[in-house]
Amino acid sequence: MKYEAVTIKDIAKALGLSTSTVSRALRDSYEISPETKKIVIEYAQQINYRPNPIALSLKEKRSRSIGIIVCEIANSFFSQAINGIESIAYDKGYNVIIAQSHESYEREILNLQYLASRSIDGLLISVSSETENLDHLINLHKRGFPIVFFDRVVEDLATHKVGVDNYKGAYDATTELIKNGHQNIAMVAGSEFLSITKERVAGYHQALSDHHLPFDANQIEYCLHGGMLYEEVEKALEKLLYHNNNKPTAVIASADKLTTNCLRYFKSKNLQVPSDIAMIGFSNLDLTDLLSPSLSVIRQPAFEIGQVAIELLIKQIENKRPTTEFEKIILPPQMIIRESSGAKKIR
Amino acid sequence: MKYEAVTIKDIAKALGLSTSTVSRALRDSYEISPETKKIVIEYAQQINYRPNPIALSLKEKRSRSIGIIVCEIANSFFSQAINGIESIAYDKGYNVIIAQSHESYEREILNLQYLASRSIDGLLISVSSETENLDHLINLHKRGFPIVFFDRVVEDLATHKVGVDNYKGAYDATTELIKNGHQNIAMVAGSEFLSITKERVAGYHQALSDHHLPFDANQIEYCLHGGMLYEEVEKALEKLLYHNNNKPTAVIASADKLTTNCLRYFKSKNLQVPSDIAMIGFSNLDLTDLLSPSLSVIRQPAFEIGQVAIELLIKQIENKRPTTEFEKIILPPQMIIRESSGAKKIR
DNA sequence: TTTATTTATGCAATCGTTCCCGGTTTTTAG
DNA sequence: CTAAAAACCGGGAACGATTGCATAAATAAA
Repeated sequence: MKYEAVTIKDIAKALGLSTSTVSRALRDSYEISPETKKIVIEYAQQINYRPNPIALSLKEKRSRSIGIIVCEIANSFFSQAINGIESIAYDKGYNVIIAQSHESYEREILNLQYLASRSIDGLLISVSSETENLDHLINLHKRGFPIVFFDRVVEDLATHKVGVDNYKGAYDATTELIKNGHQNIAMVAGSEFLSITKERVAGYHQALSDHHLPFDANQIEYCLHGGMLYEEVEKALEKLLYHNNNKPTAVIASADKLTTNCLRYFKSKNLQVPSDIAMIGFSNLDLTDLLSPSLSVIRQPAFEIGQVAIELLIKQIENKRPTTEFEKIILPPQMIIRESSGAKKIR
Repeated sequence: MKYEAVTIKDIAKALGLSTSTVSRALRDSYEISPETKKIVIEYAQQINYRPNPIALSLKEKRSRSIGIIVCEIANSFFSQAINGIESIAYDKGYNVIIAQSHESYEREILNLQYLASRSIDGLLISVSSETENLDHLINLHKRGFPIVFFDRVVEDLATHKVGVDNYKGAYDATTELIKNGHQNIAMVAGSEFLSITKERVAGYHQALSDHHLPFDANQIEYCLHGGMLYEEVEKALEKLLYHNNNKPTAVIASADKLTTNCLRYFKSKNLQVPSDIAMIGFSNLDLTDLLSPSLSVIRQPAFEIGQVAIELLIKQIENKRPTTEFEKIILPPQMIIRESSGAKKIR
């Protein structure tokens, strides 16, 4: 189906003017007489003229669209972050093209190629949990292509980065569990490749140490797919709970999907939370208050992260000179204490 | 920042050929000798040439991007549907531009204008709950612009439509509650403007009638914002439970957000589900099994709806002749019976 | 009256790609 | 050996909009 739009030529022809005159009249140039302007603008309005953004893009060598790569949009953290991104992008006349990696390195590369071929002006990315090699991003970055990392940032690349204080989030969560009497606290962590995982593990570690509790590497299980697969989480918990010398009384889940899959496992094993096993999870679901027991969570300011990230990106895109100073913005996480992190069973 | 891409001209200049020859060589035209082709293609590969989609769009008068308007992407049904849309769109070389109406008629119109100005080739839309007047869509449609409705379809427009059998979903839910001994069943419905609401109410109505139960209009409360605002749901439930001659023992919530906000209300009032009040909700959350009691739901095949919708849209876009025959595809909902829809309290 | 200046408009190039229309050379057929 | 037919390649217009430059007319200054 053809959907013919009216162009500046149509206006020019209808009014017996040249296209340049029409163009200038519409852009309110001083070179055009008020009368001509009036005629052109009124006629344009009448036939509902809209400038063709594609023609403009070709001329200006920019598409006014930016790419987003996340693992999954059906994930509360990312959908909230995208909300934040969108809210700003629309205001500034950019549109966003969203691509999902589904936590696969291969698909991340495919997405990147696709987005690049769609001539985006910049990229917002939260890398997949499988991503270890960064050549695909480094290549673009070296050629001056604007990239901003959010949430899952990457240290080896000098770009803007926006994230949350993962160390503090995990530290606070661990401390809370310790305060409630837990001495054996396990962690179900995300992919080892991700810096956020490392930071969360470090926070957990430090909290234990600050409270004079021993750190046991066997109390941590990493999940490469970040909890996308239930089996992965199941395996991790089996190991932590049943193939472990000191069985934990509390668990920290370090990502949204990990959190829900931990709960799913506990339910399947008929383990009571928090009496059999207490837990705090990183989660941005807005349903955690409805669970029984209600879930204690570390919540990330997803919407704000998205907003800050897109603002940095647009600033960089619209900068005349190449950006040399990059910012790293760390937002505070929020701890919401509910029932699930309570005291352990009294024997 | 400038990010200079290599063009067909660069290749032509480097190889001492004309742009037309290079273009043809790359498109494997019969007019070009195998040797020339080989040289061009190899050189193009070497310098990593990518055709500029914007220039192509300008030439071909199509952008290979389609618009999506939904109320909210942070809604499991819609994020799953978008997943389905994306999975197909990417394969066929289209990208999607997502806009959110946040259930506001005004924003829906703004979004539409924005998308239209970004020269999309077609539109996938699930109208906002406030949308009563359809002029903005009718205008586009009359000019031959491809539009496909999904989920929240609109009857007064002859286009492709993809949705779920809402009537059956509500009928089944109601029947299940009746079978469990409930005689007073209320419904917390979405916006009265939406056809899906009407269909769900009709299914509910018919199920009552088929089981010789009286229909009482006071047992239905409509929520204009589809549950986006907690207060709206709170008010509806107050009315149903405390300002009603025959207090219901069960509730059907007819949308995702309504379902969760009903649960939130019951929790705040310390009402036990299902003993004080039973419930079944329309929901696509993949967490409903974890609630206590686990939630009985009517689940929509969101991913498939998205897939079917985008396939119809692309078919229409790529059709040479204007489409005259429009399809209406109705997928079956899935009822998952868990604990929340159980029997009422025995006095 | 003549020249300089302002005012208003048109021409043409540009962005990257495709494709119609020629043109030249080589091959094939008669 | 000549004419027709392939085979191969380049020039240039087109897509829609912007913009530097040229140009024309009208006005102001000398």
